[in-house]
Amino acid sequence: MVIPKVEDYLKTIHRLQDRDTQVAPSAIATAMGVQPPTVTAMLKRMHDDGFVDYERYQGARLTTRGEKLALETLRHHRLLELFLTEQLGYDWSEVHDEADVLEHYISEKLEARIAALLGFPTVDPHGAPIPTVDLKVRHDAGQQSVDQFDEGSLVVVSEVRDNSPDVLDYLTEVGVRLGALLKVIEVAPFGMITLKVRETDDQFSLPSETASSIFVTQFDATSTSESGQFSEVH
Amino acid sequence: MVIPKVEDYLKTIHRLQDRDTQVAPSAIATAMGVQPPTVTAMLKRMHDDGFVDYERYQGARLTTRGEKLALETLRHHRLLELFLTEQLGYDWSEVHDEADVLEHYISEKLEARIAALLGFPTVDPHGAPIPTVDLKVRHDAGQQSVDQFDEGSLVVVSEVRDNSPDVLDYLTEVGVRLGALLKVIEVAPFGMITLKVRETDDQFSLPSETASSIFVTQFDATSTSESGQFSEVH
DNA sequence: AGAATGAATTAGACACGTCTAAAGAAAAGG
DNA sequence: CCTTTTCTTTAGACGTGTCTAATTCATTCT
Repeated sequence: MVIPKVEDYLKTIHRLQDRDTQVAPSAIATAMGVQPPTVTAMLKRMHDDGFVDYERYQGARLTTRGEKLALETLRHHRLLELFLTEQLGYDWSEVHDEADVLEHYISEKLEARIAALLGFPTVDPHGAPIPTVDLKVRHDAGQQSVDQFDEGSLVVVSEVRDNSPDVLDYLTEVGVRLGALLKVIEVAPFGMITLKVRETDDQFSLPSETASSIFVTQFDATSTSESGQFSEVH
Repeated sequence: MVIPKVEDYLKTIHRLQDRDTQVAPSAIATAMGVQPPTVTAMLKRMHDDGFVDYERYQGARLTTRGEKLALETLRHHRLLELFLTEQLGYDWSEVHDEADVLEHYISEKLEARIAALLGFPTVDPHGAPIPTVDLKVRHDAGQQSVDQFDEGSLVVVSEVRDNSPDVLDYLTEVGVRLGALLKVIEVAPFGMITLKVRETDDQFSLPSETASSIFVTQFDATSTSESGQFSEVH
């Protein structure tokens, strides 16, 4: 009933709840930017409202109901991000904060209109899957973060899991966008990775922390890719 | 700092504050659907925050700061209404509630993008003026509510000040939309007015309460109207 | 196992926005 | 002008969401 705040907590728990582990209150507190007692209080109420399984000192886990609301919110978020880029001229670095607010306030009707206008899209501007209207999420099984590849690998950018405008602007500047073809030049042991963008021949380095948020698939010249201009391999 | 609720109160006070009269707390309470003590408490805080002039038992009046925020919110509201009709396929009867929520949450950047996409519009889907980016409101001096006209008058619909979806749907059904040409058939003394829509020849009656929310201008065949199909007078 | 450490919870507070019940001020009516 | 009515305010409460300080629980280390 408290919609916006509860949705934020549910989104956070959903994100932290990789597989069926219990999520620690401290992790939620850090992710939400609040103090631990605030989390305890919220978990109690969300448990009373049936959004999470929670017993003291046992951490929290989404119920079916909680997961449903988390995914509904995530669908709103990603549809809005795409809407802002496609229809309002936003850059992918600008959409997160705006969508993070609006996701709580658009009606189901508006959600449906936006989805229809965009042609029932499946991925947002960062390459993340948009939950379907019945809240299924299709994970891209083939992708891995770019730091998992060997030097010399040729890869295609499929998703960037970083909301920081600065990082996204930097990536845009060096030519890293969805569908871009990258070559892994060097993977240094001290946490630095050097990449080259095929299109521009720009070469640049990233801390592996950032590289781990760039997801790619092995380049396959025979695959049906829209990046036709990259099909001649270096 | 409390943005959404304060904006709602400021919008209400702005609407009630016809000319420079003090607005009575009871009027605000009725309009906002809350109890009088709630209004007293809010007025105190809004006064402390500089949004209204308020002293006990004296009613409230917007300060320059309060009016600015009210008009900013009104601009958001009307831009959103137009955006929803123009871009998302909403009907004029559907936009009010959605805009009433979203108006509090769109950023200045999004406001600007929407305004640009719509070509810097001056009126919303109900014909109400959209405050400009520097928050000036151009009132249509020529318009009057349709119940002010004599029988036989030929008028053009310029604004409908009613948010009820039922009323708006009914008006759509009988052909009353912005720019429609109406003839005043009968003004009954017991509060009923009968109109005929020029385009469809549909004739219908309205309680004068509803008629008083339909604003029109005297039809002038020489005026630069887009309703060219109505130029042959009955 | 007992002690130290760290995480989680309880206790108590506060601002917001709302309520009901009661008291006080202003306006209207005789 | 005094009384009655109506409007407004005060008093006290509650749920939400947050905090700090203190306590309790769980875990880890010697």
